[in-house]
Amino acid sequence: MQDFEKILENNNVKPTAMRLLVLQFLLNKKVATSLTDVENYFDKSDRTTLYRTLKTFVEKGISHKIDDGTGITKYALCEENCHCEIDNDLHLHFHCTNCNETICITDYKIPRITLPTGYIAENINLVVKGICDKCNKK
Amino acid sequence: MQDFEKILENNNVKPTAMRLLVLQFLLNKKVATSLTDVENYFDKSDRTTLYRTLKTFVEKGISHKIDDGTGITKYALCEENCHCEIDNDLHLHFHCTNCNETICITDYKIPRITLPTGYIAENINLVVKGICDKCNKK
DNA sequence: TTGAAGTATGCAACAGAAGTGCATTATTTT
DNA sequence: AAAATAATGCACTTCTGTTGCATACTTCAA
Ligand SMILES: [Mn+2]
Ligand SMILES: [Mn+2]
Ligand SMILES: [Zn+2]
Ligand SMILES: [Zn+2]
Repeated sequence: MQDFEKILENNNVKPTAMRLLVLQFLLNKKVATSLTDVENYFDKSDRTTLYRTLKTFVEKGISHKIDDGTGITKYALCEENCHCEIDNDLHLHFHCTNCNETICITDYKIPRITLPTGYIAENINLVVKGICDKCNKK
Repeated sequence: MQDFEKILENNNVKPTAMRLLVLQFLLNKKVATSLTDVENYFDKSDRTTLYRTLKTFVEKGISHKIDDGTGITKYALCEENCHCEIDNDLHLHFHCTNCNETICITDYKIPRITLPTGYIAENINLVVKGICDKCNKK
């Protein structure tokens, strides 16, 4: 059994052909991926299936959903041992306004946020927009 | 001349009837407001006009655009002396998953963000999701 | 004062993404 | 093999954001 087949089974997702392909695609990609990205890559397959595949991945903790402020939802595989928990797993996302790519900056965790009394934080989304290192070099 | 008429003129926006009404509406609201919110309030007026009014307000620095992760763009008036600058003016936004409202937490600025070498930050969007103080009390 | 230019508004239409319903197909279980 | 369960594919809808264009309103110079 392949590595990525295990990933699915460990997360209680049945490893269908399409799911394996999508997982592999996400694994190879270094940047966050939109439904349209996936759709364009697998032009034979149906948008709804891909949509539901990504949705399942998020629900089962295989990947996380990213709102980078472009209005287009992105997806990226979770790190090893990620539970998308507010104190340990949340990382910031960088969106490059030049190459239009969105990257998980997993090495830099989100700093501790202070809130006014009475507010309870359940989730934090931090997106930095600017120029990425690749575009910066050019 | 009214206060809000001055706000418009100070920002080089001609104070038309509709713009004054929208500005007043935003001033009275304590929470971030979507185009649809405005549209529902002024049900006589046209969606496009309101859309362009809000757009103009953002372009001229009267209000700022908020992406709270709901997929619906929100708007809120800028504070006095705000220039939406990355180091001074950016504040975090809180989205309550209970009452569904988004609030500017202007008293708590966004902490300093560290990025990997080569990345240039131009803008930062920080949204905390959870339970707001009002909903917490109930 | 009048006409031209510039600006704002209103209506219609479009684009793109997200999401739903339902029939069909595939897989698993009995 | 039949029944139950789950995944897929197609069509369609909803919603937000956006643009094009014709009309109305302002401004300003001749
Ligand atoms: Mn990420
Ligand atoms: Mn704000
Ligand atoms: Zn880039
Ligand atoms: Zn609330």
